[in-house]
Amino acid sequence: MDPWEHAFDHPRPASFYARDTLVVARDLLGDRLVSPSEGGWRAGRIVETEAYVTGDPASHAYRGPTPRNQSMFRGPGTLYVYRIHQVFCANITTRPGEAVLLRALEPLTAGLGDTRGPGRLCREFGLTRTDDGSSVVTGARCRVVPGIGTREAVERSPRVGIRRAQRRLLRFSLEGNPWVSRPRPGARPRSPA
DNA sequence: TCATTGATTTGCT
DNA sequence: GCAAATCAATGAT
Repeated sequence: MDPWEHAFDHPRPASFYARDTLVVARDLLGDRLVSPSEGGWRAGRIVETEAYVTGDPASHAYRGPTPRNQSMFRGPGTLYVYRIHQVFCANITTRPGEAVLLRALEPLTAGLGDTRGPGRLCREFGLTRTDDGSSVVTGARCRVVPGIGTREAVERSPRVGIRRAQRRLLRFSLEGNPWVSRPRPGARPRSPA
């Protein structure tokens, strides 16, 4: 049996997502996003996430349910896909009104393009508005399966690109992983000599 | 109905 | 380093 097919059939259960959002964001690191496609399986290792929680001014759900964010109020493991500028971003709903943004993957299958950054990640996995509301537990588009464990340390930092609540450390990434979308804020660019 | 804004990416300076 | 691209959700009028 194809190992990716086997993985796809053994996803994280809904109970995995029905926990504290910060814990889910952290625990998703090292897990794998797996998706069937015409050209074969697409899979990547999750290396960077962000948490969006209740009472968080940077969250799309801050002002309560709207037509756009309704997926954040559905069950745990629901995909919330929205458009920003000209790209899409994908989140996984945890508790009602809270979600984890998938920011970067380390490619695990051949043929995958650049998956550093939420927009590129969605592009490479073909995630668009039509995938909003689907499930990463039982859905056919993509699922999250457990990783094999991580040696890398988990690093917390401010979230990227937001205007409000910039001081909260709700971004989680695998320290030193080259597929993380941006270096830690405050880190010096390496000087040549 | 109108104006503003953004959980991004890209390209140019 | 900075601004443009580009569009729909959102809030104000």
